[in-house]
Amino acid sequence: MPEPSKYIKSLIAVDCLIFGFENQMLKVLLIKRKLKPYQNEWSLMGGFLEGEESADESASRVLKELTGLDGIFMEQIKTFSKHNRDPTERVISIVYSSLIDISKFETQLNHEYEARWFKITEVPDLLFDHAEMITAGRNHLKKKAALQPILFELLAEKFTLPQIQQLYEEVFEANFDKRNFSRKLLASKLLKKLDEKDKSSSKKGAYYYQLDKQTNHYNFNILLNLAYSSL
Amino acid sequence: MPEPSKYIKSLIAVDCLIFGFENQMLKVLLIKRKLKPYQNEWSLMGGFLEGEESADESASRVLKELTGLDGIFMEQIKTFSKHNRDPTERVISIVYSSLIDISKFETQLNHEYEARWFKITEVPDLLFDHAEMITAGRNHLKKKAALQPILFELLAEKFTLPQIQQLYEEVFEANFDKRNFSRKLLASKLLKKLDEKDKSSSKKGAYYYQLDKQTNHYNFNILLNLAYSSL
DNA sequence: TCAAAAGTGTTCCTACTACACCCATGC
DNA sequence: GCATGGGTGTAGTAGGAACACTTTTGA
Repeated sequence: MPEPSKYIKSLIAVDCLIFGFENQMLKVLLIKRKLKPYQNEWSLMGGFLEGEESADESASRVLKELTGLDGIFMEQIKTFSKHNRDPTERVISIVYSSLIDISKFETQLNHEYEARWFKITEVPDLLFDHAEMITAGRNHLKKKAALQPILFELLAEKFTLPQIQQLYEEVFEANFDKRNFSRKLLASKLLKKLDEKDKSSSKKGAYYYQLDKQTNHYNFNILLNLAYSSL
Repeated sequence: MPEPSKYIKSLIAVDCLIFGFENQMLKVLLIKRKLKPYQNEWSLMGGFLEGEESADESASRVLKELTGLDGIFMEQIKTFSKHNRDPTERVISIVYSSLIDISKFETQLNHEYEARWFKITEVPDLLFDHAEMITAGRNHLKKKAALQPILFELLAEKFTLPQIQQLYEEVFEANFDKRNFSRKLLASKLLKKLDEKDKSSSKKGAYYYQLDKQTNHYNFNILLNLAYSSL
């Protein structure tokens, strides 16, 4: 097709916002950019669309390249398109958000990349508009998590009630009463109590729970009101 | 910059999903495509990014071109990127959703385009992946409308309670009890009752209301539970 | 025995649900 | 005077919010 066109053609990037939860803190995974210019600036893990890839496919590839992980919960968040967002060349970036269980990740990390987890509250200055991307992803996560039980993606298979509560408190930037929280969560019928206890964070130990795969008609509006005020 | 690159460059389209509400029905505005091939297929109103436009700017321009309207509520919904979504050329499309007051629109319509409102339930076969775009936009609208009072964008400045209720019922595909509905809505402190009545749809007439601009701390969770079951 | 975190129950009150009748008007 | 759609009130109940003490155990 001839191109006497006023329409622009642009590189298409995907940037992956990768959330994790560790030591009671919500974290994001950042890498140090290898390309010049802007070498060594912290940024989201990203890449460009290749060949016949869709953005979804591209994002999965990029995520796998860094973390070695497949089949991760991933969702398109927003597309960034200011003409000079990347000063070197026009690039449109489609941002994805994924939630990973940090413990799975550690073992498979690709060490070609200098990757580091940052507390969400202590993110350094970032490349281009990546800070804005994190803000967008975080807001998205709040809304999503208020409606659906996705935060479990951030936890290991077994987890304790205090852990989940910490996670919700981090995500919603709020504090919940533990009696009300556990009552509501258990009322959702999503969890199965195990016999085992986690003694790593207290002497008494906290019971492990896991997602009950049987449950198909859970009551999740249960967490909605809880979270509503921070949306 | 030299391009021995495996990375693709692509045209960037914006497609505008335009919602309206008329005769108690939720509608979308579609146009007949003028370009060949696929001439005369129904599609969303769209365009390509030009020059230094961001996608937001481009979408506003496209919307204005068709409807003549400025300053309309518009929001980015999702980006579509399958490599063959447009069989003629690789095009990434960023979809926007906007809510317009049909009555304002009618007077300003650009008649270069063959545009028509379709009931949301009676959308014809559409170009490319535009049907999927409508689905995505509609789901987005539900979620958004459950959390924020945006549906008023679809109504004229003055509207009646029965009208709003119809609108909510259309959007959420649910029926609400009118006593409960009006109680909740009025409790939100969003509305100001006018002295005037709309007699167009009943003999008794229904009072007009309008948004009360004074209200800055409204209670909108009020509509959340109402809508929750259909999210 | 003490410190630290886990676990649990009750009361109050708000707010949701369900439901039915009267009102105003044009014809 | 009747048909049509608009407007309103109540009783029962479920569930949210606020609140404090006991339990377990390792050091």
